[in-house]
Amino acid sequence: MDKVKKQRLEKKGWKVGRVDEFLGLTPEEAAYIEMKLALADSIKERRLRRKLTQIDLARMLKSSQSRVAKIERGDASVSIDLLMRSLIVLGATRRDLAQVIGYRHP
Amino acid sequence: MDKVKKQRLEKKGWKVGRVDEFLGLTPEEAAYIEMKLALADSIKERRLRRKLTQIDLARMLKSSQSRVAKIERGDASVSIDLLMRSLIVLGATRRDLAQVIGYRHP
DNA sequence: TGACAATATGTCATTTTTGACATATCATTC
DNA sequence: GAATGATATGTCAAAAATGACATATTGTCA
Repeated sequence: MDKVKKQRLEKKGWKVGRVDEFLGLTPEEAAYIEMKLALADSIKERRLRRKLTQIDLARMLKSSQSRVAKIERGDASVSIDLLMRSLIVLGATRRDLAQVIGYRHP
Repeated sequence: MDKVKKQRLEKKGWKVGRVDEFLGLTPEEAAYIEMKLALADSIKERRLRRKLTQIDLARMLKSSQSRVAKIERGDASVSIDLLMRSLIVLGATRRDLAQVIGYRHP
């Protein structure tokens, strides 16, 4: 992983430590983070496709606009639980979830 | 869903309310719970296949035996995050996770 | 430009999840 | 049936996630 990607992650709150530690990211950690980012992207995609605002989605989730913003940016303070529930309220089926998780997004 | 299944869920800490409420479980709620149970089953399956004890897995997760027990029983106090991380440390790839999530388990 | 809608960021009190521990139950082997 | 190893249950303090709020930034359209 390059420096740019590292900074992107740090910006989002991921504690990736110093560079050497970062390079030491285990495949497990990487898989976990990448999965969350894939889920986040999918949520934004679905919301936009349905022409909903973040406030709309927040209402559907009984959450807040600010949290939806964090959800879609893949902020480290957002759990997979919330990401999954977000996709589900946006109409994603288990099959859809599997699609997002299983394959690297473009 | 039948009464037996309801009791199974309540036993695990799911607040499913009274029967009428329970029958009112939305497809979203059902999908969410079933997904967690599918993940839980898969974790146990993988652990046993590798002939690990719950204590072994707990060490791999930097967690405790009791939490692993709860993980595998699909206890409501266990997050999807922890279920996912468990599968990942057991060697599951994103593709494996997708498999588990996407299809109803036997 | 300015007004506006949408999205992003930062903070924080409350709620939920967590690891740890003690203890209980179950299964196997002697 | 005692001893042992594995798994289950209950509790709790600490940590993490959450919703809410204020405020900032970014469009975008007149």
